[in-house]
Amino acid sequence: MSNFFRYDSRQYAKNFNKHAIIDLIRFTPNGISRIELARELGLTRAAITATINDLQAADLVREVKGKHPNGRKPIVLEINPKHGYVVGVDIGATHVTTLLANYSAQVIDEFEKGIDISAGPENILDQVFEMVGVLSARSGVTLDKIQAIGVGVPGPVITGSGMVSDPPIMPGWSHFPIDQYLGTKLNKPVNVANDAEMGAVGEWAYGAGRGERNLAYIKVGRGIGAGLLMDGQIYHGATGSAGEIGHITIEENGPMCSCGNRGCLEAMAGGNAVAMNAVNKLRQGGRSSLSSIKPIESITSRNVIDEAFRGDLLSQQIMIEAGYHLGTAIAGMVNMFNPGMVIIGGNMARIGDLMLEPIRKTVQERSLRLASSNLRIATALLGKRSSGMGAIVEALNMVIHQQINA
Amino acid sequence: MSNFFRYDSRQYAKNFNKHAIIDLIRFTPNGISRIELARELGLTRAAITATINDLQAADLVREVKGKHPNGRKPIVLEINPKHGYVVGVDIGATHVTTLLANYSAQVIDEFEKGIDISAGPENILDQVFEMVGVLSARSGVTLDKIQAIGVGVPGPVITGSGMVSDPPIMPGWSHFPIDQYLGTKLNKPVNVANDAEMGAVGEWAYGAGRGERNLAYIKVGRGIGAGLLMDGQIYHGATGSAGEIGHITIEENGPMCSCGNRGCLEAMAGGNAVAMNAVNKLRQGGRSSLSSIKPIESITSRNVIDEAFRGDLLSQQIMIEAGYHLGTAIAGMVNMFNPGMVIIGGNMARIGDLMLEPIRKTVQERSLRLASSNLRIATALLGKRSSGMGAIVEALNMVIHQQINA
DNA sequence: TAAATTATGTTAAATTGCTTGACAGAAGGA
DNA sequence: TCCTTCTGTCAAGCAATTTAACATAATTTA
Repeated sequence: MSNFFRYDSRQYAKNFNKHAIIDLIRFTPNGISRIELARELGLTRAAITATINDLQAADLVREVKGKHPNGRKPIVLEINPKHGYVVGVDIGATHVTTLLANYSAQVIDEFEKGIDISAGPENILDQVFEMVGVLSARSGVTLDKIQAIGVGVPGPVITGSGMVSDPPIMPGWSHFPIDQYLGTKLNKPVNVANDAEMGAVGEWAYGAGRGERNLAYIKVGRGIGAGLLMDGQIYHGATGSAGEIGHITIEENGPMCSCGNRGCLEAMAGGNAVAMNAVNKLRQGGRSSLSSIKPIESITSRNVIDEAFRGDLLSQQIMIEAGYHLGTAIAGMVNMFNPGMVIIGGNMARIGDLMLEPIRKTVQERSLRLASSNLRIATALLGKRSSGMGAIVEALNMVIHQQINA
Repeated sequence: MSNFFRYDSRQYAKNFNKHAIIDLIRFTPNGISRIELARELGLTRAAITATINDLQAADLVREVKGKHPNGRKPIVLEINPKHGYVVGVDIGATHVTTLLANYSAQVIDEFEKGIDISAGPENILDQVFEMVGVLSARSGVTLDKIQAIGVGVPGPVITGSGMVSDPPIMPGWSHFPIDQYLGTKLNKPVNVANDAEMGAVGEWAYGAGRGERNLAYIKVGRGIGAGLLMDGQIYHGATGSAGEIGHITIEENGPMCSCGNRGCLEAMAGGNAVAMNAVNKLRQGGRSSLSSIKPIESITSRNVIDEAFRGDLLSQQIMIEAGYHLGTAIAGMVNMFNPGMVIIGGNMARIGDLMLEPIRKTVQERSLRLASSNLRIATALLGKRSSGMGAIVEALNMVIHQQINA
């Protein structure tokens, strides 16, 4: 009985069931038969047959073999992967990842490149444009077969605008029309969303959060942000800044944060905080394999994560402390949102259980039983691809639903 | 183009537009004409005419006079208030309020009674049953004309169950089937929801939050809870405990809370915290009109609020401090939720601007600009009736939409 | 091996909700 | 008074669904 999307009733009122049917096909692992579609959506088999005929005529859906006990075997339907291609882009502070995928969201090719996001939107987006060209050339998928682009960016996206507003780690990008600039260059529709939101979508569609209608994806890196999926839909908030968990106050009189306040989560558990913590602990005479790095001011969070991996106790201690602070913020989020699942992603999630354990412990302690007892906390299944996969899903959403309304 | 509800596509897929039409009629102040309905919903005038004919045949809608410049005057439609009646119940820790309303949600009669919620569900619900009888007798609205009951309770309601789970201030109520017990006694459908959620609905429908698709209603009393309206719908969360803002950590090593943790919002700004604060300040030699109360341990938050109203500086100072702590929690909520409006309700909101100012200031300081710059913060327009009105709205939702699907 | 059983998928007629396009009704202004 | 402007209604047609009968494909049983 569950629905995948709760459509905006204005946008999708037209062929409501057709949209619901194609999404159920898209997001059911291993496909779905006509009769299951009928059951899930409360429609008759006849209605499904008619709709599927349309979708097959449009070449969007194809039949594959299926199995069943007793009686006639159902014909399993799936998206026709050869219908076309999309690109998912994940823009981070230091890297851009572009993924080329077919209509089944299967990744055909991947291309990652180091950047400095402060080079500004034109510079970075021109590079993205070139990367799409490289993907096309390498894979033999000509540009005209690529139908849409999804882009995740590390800042708050103003709802429906394709622009970010005052992003702390994207200097020079505020109010730049990302979707228009890239869309004009590529002559394709572009969907821009926050990277944590994209991560939530990716993990929901093909990762750890499959089937979960209420989930939060926490991206822990230099910045800390959350993408919220509520009742099966991304929740953007009134202006588009929902999920900005990085600047929640953990300690009213805690350390200064780059945003000007004190005791923000990011100032206590973000990448810079982790690095500074390491420097401070070494200065106080702490023993660690990190001390081989000179000067110690150049230590980054990446170093700490790597050394924690290799068993360095001081580095592990730092990550555990960060985990506790994260846990406090997540506990607050769990009390407010009551998600069914929390997925930890981003760079610092590489460390896995070392950080997950203090998070779980703190959340268990600091949040309501009704909320915490049915809560799953896990690391991202798609790893560093979460946001890129979400961008693919959003790109496919655009082109597939637009074809149905045509 | 705005929609009032984003219906659960399963529940309301049947007569989608009919449901949307009646809600637009219900929640548009002073009614709405056919052509406006057509414009708002993207339908033709002819389609609206047909649907309204059905609704008039069912006696749900009636025509009233309207005005317009140039051309034919539109016929304004409104809910037929005489179609029937519902009761809204607001159960608090120390009081129960029952409201009798017609189909237009106009309150016909009101009955408030002091209770002790720890007397347990049978005792309290039996009293509610009697109160409904009194309302019926006093107003002359016979019980058979009362079609449904909405109930707000001060604890987390398990989604779709009509039961609360481990409510801190409702001892003995956990997992008691409130809807069944009351529904059987009254032989009417009963809708149970959290009181803050009901407050959000009430303020959205007929209070300070009209037309706002994303709002948070904060109920500040002995406990502190929030009701969240997101994209025009109540958000319950995975298990029903969304909005439980009272036990969010404000200060990792703050004072003990009744929940066993330290530094919870409720332990720093709730009713008991305000009272304890007053006692402590008096013991330390503070001057205040509160010192006339003997013994000073018997001072309640109500006393502090009353004295703050009368101009007592120490009491005002305590309320202002509580406002700052509340502001910290609300700032975190604003960062996560990004609502368009925050409405402060509950007992402690009586004090108005005295508390609103520190809240506004803290939220402005501690939340993201994109979120805070478009945010309105106000006190509840319906006062202590917010939750009761929400219960009326929910009761009407049940009976009206059930008639449309029939 | 054939017949019975069970389940999925298809078809045609009827129904429903909506659009199209023409028209009727009700107000104000030239 | 007629014209203009706007709201509301009507009838025909269309598209999405349901109903109910039937066709098809597999397994189980006789």
